[in-house]
Amino acid sequence: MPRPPAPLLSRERIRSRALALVDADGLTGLSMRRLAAELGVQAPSLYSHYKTKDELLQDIADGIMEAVDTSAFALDWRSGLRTWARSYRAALAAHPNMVPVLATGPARREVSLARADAVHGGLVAAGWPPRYATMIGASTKYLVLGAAISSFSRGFEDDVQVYVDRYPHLTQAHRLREHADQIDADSFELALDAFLTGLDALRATLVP
Amino acid sequence: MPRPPAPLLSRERIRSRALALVDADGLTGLSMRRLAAELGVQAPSLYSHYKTKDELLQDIADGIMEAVDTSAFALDWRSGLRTWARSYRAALAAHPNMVPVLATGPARREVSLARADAVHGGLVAAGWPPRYATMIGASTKYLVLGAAISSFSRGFEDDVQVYVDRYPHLTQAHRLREHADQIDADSFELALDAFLTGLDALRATLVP
DNA sequence: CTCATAAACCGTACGGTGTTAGGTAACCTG
DNA sequence: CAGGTTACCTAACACCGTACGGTTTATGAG
Repeated sequence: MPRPPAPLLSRERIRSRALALVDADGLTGLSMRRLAAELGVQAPSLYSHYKTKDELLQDIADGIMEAVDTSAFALDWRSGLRTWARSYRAALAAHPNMVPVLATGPARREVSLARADAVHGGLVAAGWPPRYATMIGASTKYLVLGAAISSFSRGFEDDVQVYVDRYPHLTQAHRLREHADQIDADSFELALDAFLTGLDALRATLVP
Repeated sequence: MPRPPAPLLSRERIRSRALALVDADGLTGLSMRRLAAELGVQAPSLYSHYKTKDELLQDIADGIMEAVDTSAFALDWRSGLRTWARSYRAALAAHPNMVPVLATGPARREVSLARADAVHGGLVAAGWPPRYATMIGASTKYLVLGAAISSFSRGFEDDVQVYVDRYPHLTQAHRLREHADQIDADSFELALDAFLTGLDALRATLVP
C-alpha cells in the first residue's frame, strides 16, 4: 500500500492515541510498533510525522502543559502562584505516567517557556527582586513536580500488611492507604499554604 | 569458561560499576551487555547475582538512600526535618540520573521505609498529630524529589540566545546560567525555609 | 574422602525495541 | 500535464532484557 488517497495518520491522531496508551499502560506500554498497530498502520509510517519517538513524547508533553494557567498573576502574586501551582499539579495528575518526561525533558518547549516567563514576570511585577522571582518559580516547580512524581498513592504496594508490624509509626499511613489520593491532595495544599505563608514572612523582611 | 576458581563477580562489584555507568551516561547508558563488558564478563552471567535489571537498579537505589540522615529528629522536629531534607537532597544530587528510579520506584525498599518511619515517628513524638506528620513527611519529600528531578540546571539547553529575545523576563535567569547549580541550591533552601516558617505558623494554630 | 548439589560462568537464542533504507503510488505545485 | 514531495509499505539493522542448557568448580553432607 503506497500513499493512501486520504491520509491515515496525523500528528494529532498519533499524539492522542499515544497519550491514551501511556495513560493506560505506562511509558513502557508505548512502543512505536504497538502504537502503529492501534492506528492500523506499520511502525515506520509514524516517522513520516515524527522524527523520533522522543519528539512525539515532547509533543505530548507540550499538549499537557497547555492546561497550565498563569493568568491569575494579573490579580496578585499570591493568587498567581496558587493558581499556577494548582493547575500545574492538576495537569500532571491527569497523566501521571507522563510526569518523568515532563520533569526531565528540556525546558525548551515553547509552552513551558511561556509559562516560566509569565511566572517570573508576574512576580517581578509584584515587586519581588528578579533573583527571588527565579527562586520562587523554581521552588514552586519543585513542589509541583515532586508531588506529581512521588505521589503518595504510588509509594506503597498492595500487600500492606508486611510493613505494618515492622514499622509501627507507619501504621496510620497504611490504614489510610485507600485515601492515598486524598492524602496527596491534602499534603500538596498544606505544602503550598506553608510555602506561601513563609514567602509572606520573607517578603516582610525584604520590603519593610 | 565454566565456573571460575575465584568468583569474577559480586553484587557489590556489579552495583558500583552499574552506578558509575549511570552517573556517566544516564539511565539509557546502562545495559546489561555493556555493564557485563565493563566487568569482563558475558551479559547473562549477571543474572547469577541479580534476577532482573530492575532488581539491580533497586539495589543501587537502596545504597543511595543509606546516605539519608534522619537522626536529627532526636533534637527537635525542625532540625530533624531540615537535616533529613538536606541529606536527602544531597544524596539525590550526587546521582541525578538515578532520580527517576528513586522517585517512581516502590517504597518497599527497606531503607526508604526505615527513613519514612523515623520521620513520621519524629514528628509525632514532637507533638504533631499523626495525620499532619504524614502530610508533612509527604510534603517534604515532594520538595526534595522535585528539586532533584527538575533541577534548574537541567532545565535549559546550551544554546541560550534563542530564548532571550523571545522571553524578556527570563533574561536574568539565563544570564545566571553558569550559576545554575547555585540557583538550585538557593531555591531549595528558600523553599525549605519558607516551608518551615509556614509550618511554625500552622503549629501555632494547632497548639495554642 | 566421596559424592551430590548448588553456584558461576559460558554460548545460543527468542522476542522485543527504535530506527533507517528503499520502493511505490497518490497528492500538490509549477 | 510534468515533477517533486509525501505518506504509506516491506525488509532489515543493531540493539535490548533475559530464558535455557551446558560445563566446571566450589561447597557441604554422610
